[in-house]
Amino acid sequence: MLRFWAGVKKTSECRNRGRQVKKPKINTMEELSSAISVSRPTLSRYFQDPGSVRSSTRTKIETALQRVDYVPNFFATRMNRRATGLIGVIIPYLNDLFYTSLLEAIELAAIAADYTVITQSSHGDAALEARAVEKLISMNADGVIVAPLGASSSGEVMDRLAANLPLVFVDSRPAKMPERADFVGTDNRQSIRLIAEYLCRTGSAPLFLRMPRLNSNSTEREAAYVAEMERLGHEPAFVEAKGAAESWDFEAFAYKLLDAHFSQGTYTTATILCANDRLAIGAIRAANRHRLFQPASGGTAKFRIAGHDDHPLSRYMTPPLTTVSQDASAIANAAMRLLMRRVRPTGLQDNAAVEEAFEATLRLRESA
Amino acid sequence: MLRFWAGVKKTSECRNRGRQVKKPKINTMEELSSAISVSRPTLSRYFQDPGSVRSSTRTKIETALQRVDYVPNFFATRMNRRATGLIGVIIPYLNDLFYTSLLEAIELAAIAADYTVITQSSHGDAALEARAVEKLISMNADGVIVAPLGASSSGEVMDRLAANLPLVFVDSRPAKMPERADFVGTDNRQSIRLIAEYLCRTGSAPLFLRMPRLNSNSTEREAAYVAEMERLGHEPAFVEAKGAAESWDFEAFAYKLLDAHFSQGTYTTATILCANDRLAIGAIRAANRHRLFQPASGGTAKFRIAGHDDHPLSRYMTPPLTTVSQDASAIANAAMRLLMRRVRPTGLQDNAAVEEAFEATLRLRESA
DNA sequence: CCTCAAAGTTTACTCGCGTAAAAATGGGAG
DNA sequence: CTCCCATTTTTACGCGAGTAAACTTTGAGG
Repeated sequence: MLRFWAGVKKTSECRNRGRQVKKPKINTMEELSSAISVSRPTLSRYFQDPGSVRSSTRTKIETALQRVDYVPNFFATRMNRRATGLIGVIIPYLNDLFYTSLLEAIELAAIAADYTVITQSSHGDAALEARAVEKLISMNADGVIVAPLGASSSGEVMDRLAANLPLVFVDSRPAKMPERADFVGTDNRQSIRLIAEYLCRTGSAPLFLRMPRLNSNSTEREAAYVAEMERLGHEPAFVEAKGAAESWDFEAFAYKLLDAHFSQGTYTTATILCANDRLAIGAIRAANRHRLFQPASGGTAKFRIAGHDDHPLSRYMTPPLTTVSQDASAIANAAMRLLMRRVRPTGLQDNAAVEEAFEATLRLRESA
Repeated sequence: MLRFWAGVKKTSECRNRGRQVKKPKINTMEELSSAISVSRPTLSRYFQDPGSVRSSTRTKIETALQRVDYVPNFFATRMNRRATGLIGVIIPYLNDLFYTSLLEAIELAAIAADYTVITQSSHGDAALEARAVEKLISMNADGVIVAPLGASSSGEVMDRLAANLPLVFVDSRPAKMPERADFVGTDNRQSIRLIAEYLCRTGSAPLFLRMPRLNSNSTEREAAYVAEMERLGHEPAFVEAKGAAESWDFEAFAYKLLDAHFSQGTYTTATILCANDRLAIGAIRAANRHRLFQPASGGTAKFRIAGHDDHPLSRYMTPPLTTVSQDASAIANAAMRLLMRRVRPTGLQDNAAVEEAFEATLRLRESA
């Protein structure tokens, strides 16, 4: 599959592939060495740390580099080092601004720490997630940050990953938490309590709209909702969702479900707490289609919706979504910090698994 | 920076890092070879194509692989091959569902073609974009797909990239198009004509809300708007945007700008065509804040908004956004196809640069 | 049981660079 | 103008595989 040009010799000329380059192309450090008369070991040291060579030779090298086209081969340089300088990141789904926010924060932290991030998306498929794991193991990454698919993730796959590389889970826990793997996410108990308590205090007790996939956030938030309702002396209640198709298209899931309910006149004056903002976005659309946010006649509307996450577009909904904000940046930084801890072990090897949960903050807007 | 554990020898034991693994860890193909008594060259061929060895030895290898923990080293395998099997992708910004849609389509196409995708985000910063280019060159990727930042991209950087690797631009053109680089995107002339003609036919002629960054889409769509207005005999007009902060936070840009205008009573009964859907999302929020979509008294509302791209969340806006849909999947597949063409050159070397523009389709919803 | 071709094994070299050790160089302090 | 230490150069080997060539084994057909 990867074998093209079967009979072509791999000469320097061939590598240029006939392109016109202004600067002469140099392919190896050996060639560079003889071209600018600096020994290869010295060049090697220069590229790893320009400060490790005398300033006179440094300028000698650098002026030469401006006249030729040379970049050290990424693979060859990493192969022989103790650390590859790679951080693998696996996220379940690309078209989700919460995950991309997390990913962006991780990338910025990695860039600051001089690491290269290798991002792999599971595309909502456990097989692709397993494939991504294999790839990162084969690349011998220094560490891996995984936002797991959840229930559909294979426990064996994550065990294998944890056995081979330092591993930190973010956002949600895998079906079975491997030993020696850390976790950092949001304190769902606290975040749900925050929003549920607010909703109960300012209006009718909320119904809960669950997430399709039963990952750890789904079950944790549901449990937190039940606990908080009972604490406040209300009966927990869930939006009926029998036979609903479960996919990563959360907005469509919530929209279809609630549109059907509203068409039958159910939940039209309810308060609905959605397990995440993407659900809430679909729910808001359904509610607006049935004009539920518009007060019947002069009075204030009774219908309310709240979310969870503070998705980047939540504030642009109509009405703007009241929600609780996850601190994606804090989660990302904590994940990087925990990874660093395992990558370069301190004297006292405290390899015990760590769990960090960040508190969410209330974002009061107009939807509730 | 990458040198930890300075004095630790790199033994097999060390690599396991003291983790408990059920299966014995095997680090090299050499070890595997002697462990299961199959020669290393045969193993090498097996891992590149399991079908290339006799079925009896294949099962022999595969049963052995289930008893040990071994994965071929990614870097070592690629180093000596003619092709690395890597496709680099650079996108300007992660928190944008249009780009993630594109990225997802590219990844799925790459997976189908058995390539590994290396994704790099520019994070809206030309320096980071240049850094990403260097990284992909150093990894000797088989090809690169770039959605450029636009005006702030350095021409030299892209020239360097095009000189070193097969290159296809998607979505928008760089400030200066390098030779021998292909382009695939949407036919802005056609897409803008489609939506503008529709708007003129069904109501007042649209004002145009430009994108902050002046990448090629910005200028092309603006020009297309002007051309279409003139063709239809209308005066082109733009939403005033003096002194507006230019960033990748399109929704905030549009929201602030239009909220200010609406507060002054301008544009309150206009038709606004936004250069992309993210702008439209911010614009809709501003319009709703001023209740512009609600008819004054019994009559139908005159205010209208339209977008461009068919962002995944456009249909969930209130009102749902009327827009034109870019075919992200078609663009991604075309980009992969053009790349393949250069990766494995056909007999007749038609290296001429290609430009492909896909037509957009109208998505009529309720906002216009 | 023999024959031939397909498949596997041996052996050896390559890729591009990290790295260690010994020898050579070079520049500043005295 | 020496002496010495910091750098650099030489030399050589290793990383984990790809790959080529020559030789040996295997297995189906006659």
